Amino acid sequence: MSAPELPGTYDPHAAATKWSQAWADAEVYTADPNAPGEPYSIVIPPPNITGSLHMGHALNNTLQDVLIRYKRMDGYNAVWIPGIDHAGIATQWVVRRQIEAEGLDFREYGREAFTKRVWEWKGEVQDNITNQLKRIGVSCDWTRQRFTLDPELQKAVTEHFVTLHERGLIYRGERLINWDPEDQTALSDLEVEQQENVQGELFSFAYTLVDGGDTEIVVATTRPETMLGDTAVAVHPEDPRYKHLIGKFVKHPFVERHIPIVADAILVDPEFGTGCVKITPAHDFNDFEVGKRHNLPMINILNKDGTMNDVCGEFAGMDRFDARKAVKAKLDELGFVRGCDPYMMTLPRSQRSGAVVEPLLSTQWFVKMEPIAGPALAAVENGFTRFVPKQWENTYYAWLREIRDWCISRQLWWGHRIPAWYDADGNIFVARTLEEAQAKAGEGVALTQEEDVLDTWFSSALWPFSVFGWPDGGDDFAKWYPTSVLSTAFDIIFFWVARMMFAGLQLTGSVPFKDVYIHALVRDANGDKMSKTKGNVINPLTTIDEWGADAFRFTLVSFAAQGRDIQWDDSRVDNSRRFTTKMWQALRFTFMNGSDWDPSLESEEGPYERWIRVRTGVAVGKIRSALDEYKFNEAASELYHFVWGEFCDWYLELTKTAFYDKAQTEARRNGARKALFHTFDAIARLMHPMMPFMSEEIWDLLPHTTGFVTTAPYPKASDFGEDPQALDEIALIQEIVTEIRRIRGEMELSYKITLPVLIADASLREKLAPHARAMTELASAEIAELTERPAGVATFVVRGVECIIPLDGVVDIGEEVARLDKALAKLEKDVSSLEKRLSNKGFTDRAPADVVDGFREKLAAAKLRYDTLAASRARLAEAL
RNA sequence: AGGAGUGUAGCUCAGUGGGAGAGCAUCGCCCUGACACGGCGAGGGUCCGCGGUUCAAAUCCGCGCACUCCUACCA
Repeated sequence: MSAPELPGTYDPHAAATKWSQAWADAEVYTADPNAPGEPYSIVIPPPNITGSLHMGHALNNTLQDVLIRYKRMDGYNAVWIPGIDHAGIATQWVVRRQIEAEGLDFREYGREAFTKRVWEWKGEVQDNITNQLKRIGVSCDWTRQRFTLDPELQKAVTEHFVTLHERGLIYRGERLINWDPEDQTALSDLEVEQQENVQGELFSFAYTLVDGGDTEIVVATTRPETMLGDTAVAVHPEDPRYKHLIGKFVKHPFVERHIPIVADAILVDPEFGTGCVKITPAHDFNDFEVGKRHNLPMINILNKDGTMNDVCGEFAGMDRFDARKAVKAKLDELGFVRGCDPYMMTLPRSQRSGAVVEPLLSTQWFVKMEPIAGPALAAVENGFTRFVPKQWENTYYAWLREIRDWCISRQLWWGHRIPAWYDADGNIFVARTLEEAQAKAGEGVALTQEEDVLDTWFSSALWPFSVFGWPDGGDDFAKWYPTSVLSTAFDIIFFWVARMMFAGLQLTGSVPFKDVYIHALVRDANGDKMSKTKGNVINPLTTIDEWGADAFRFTLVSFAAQGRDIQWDDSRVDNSRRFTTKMWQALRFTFMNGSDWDPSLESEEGPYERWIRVRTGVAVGKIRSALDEYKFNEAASELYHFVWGEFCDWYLELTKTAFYDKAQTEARRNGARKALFHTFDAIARLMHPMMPFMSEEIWDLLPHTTGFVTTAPYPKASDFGEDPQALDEIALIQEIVTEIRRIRGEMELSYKITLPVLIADASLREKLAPHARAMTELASAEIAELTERPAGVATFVVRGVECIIPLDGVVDIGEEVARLDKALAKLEKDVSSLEKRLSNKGFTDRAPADVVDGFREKLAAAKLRYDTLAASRARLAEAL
């Protein structure tokens, strides 16, 4: 072959463009359910169509890509389904803000025009997200891309709803729900976030008894306006202060209403405040329960937009926060105020709009959770689905064990319309289609469809099977469901993972995935969570532009240790880039010395070649087992240390003994060339899941490879054989070279001076004899027989044998004595600690024999080394 | 209130029972024919604290301290 002119550095951007296109053209990631191989499937956690991808997405998708590329190369029939989520409430909020920014009124804009506009927005965002994913280098099967509002997926959602309804697991009812007055929709419990440590106030006022003269009962609240909906005052049944008042009534100061004093031991803590609690059943979750226990009227005081409604008399029409002030003023005016204290509280806010959420009595659709939570719990308990890292199981369990019914209806315009129809009398017909509903209602009955849409997660829950064609089935579904692993962030274990489990078990009878890998949170360089409001978000594309996709991915993979957050650090990316540069330089070296190589040339495999071959096999084994256990960082670390620490630092240097020694045969040189190319072959495959573009570029350049590395088999440790003798032989070279280098470093001896290394021991000299050239290349040293001991020498010990370097006139003998003293002090400590350990009878009796033997050997070696160096030091000291 | 995680070199982090590791930073020497985005060496740590189990603890157990986070409650 002709020598390729390798540029001085690797160009990650050119490679990314080139290979993305080549892979797309060759359709290498288009899966075929009928192709051979065990199934391996991943569904992407569909990003919301609310904007662009952040670092968490980049991490998650890189890790999924590592897995899918690894398995694809390893012979599995692998598919990775990409797609996006319509993200009902989040998207509606984003697009609504756009409309309002144009000075338009959202409600007047209208549902139809709005929906049309969101579809346009969806197109834009989808392109953006797809582009970002491609820049990261993901190997999704784009022909199978899905969107949660695709017709097939709508069908799945309808089937989900109808099936659960038929099983009595979905019902419609009036309950207290979380209401977002800004978005004017119901929310599930999970969509409400608690804002902690809000400085509020605890406001106290008095209710006077109807027939008690001026007897009063003092209650306190953080939401004074809710007193307009009070229908009771509760006290503890055993509280001596109020026991006699139970059953009596107090007078509402503003509205013509008499309010009973009830006894409730569950709610009331007599120690807290006055021991009296105002009860607003329609606007407080605890009060709602009290109301049910005591049959209290439930008075709704709020309009949907958060203003006070008609029952509030003079306060009607006011916003709730204005009404709060007005109610306080009025109570003050009437002389009922009994105090106002600062109070730290938590405030429930809508996850999306940020509005303060109000508990509101409302008719909504619910999923009955208790019957479906059980199987989902059992599936993990019994190991059908496994969490990695395992501790996340607890999070999953804890939530499921205290599950409450799930409010799934949303008063939004963007989402899956609920498949329920009403006739004029309000009868409900749940059906897959209008026709089916009509058939149920009877011919000629006028039906109107439910206006509400479903909670987005009600559809996302189907993702692992709806993307494969459920409920219609088909080859994809048969081949790839259930999926192999779901990779996601811990914060959506409840929202999504648990709900996919419910849905999978209910609808397909199977868990949706075998493993759930929970990845880390990416924080900024200061350890803070990245967020738009803080402005510390790092755009993955900016990072890729700066460092290249391969280095970016390698960094994420290196960071991905289980059970720990990632604190972003640019220096780590820089290090990854240096790693790619290092590999590139090694490749250049290979071509400089091996461009004429041809696989058919006769070649001889020497000990260095055998060594790197076996070491490659060891690295392969470690990287494979790391990937198998989702220990991504270990896989990256092994690759790094093998490539840099063994291949570049040692093997490359050793090949110089073939290339730069004119006495060597061509067969020997070809052996080195072959080993270089074949090691690069293995490296390209090993690194491919982590660094797809660079590995493909390397693969393409290698003279003996064909096709794409992305479809080449992943290396197996067994392909590289074993050779303990070569390992030992090279280990000896490494030991002696390191010793010589240390002395050179400490004595500041230039490499331009060849150092004689004198050894009396014939056996060691014999072992080193074949490696004379290696001594020159690696240590600039020459081994010779020690016949006469010079006066000034530096001494070191290899395998218990004394080696000396004559330093007469080069270095001050005092310096060497000092150096030896330091070494001896260290050895002395070693020896005494080892002796102490071995003299402990408990240790020698109880520890495993191989461990004890290991320490005995260490002690013997340390002693020998000590004695040898001590003798040498003594001789030197005499010469001083 | 309950639960989880974290605490190891100046910094960012590996390391789940057998003499403490990597990268960056620091300090020497070296632009040696792949690479100065590099090479060769060096220094640097009561592994948060205290107890316990064990022949042996960074690692297992208990208590405590500090920082994160999750869930629940909050008249």
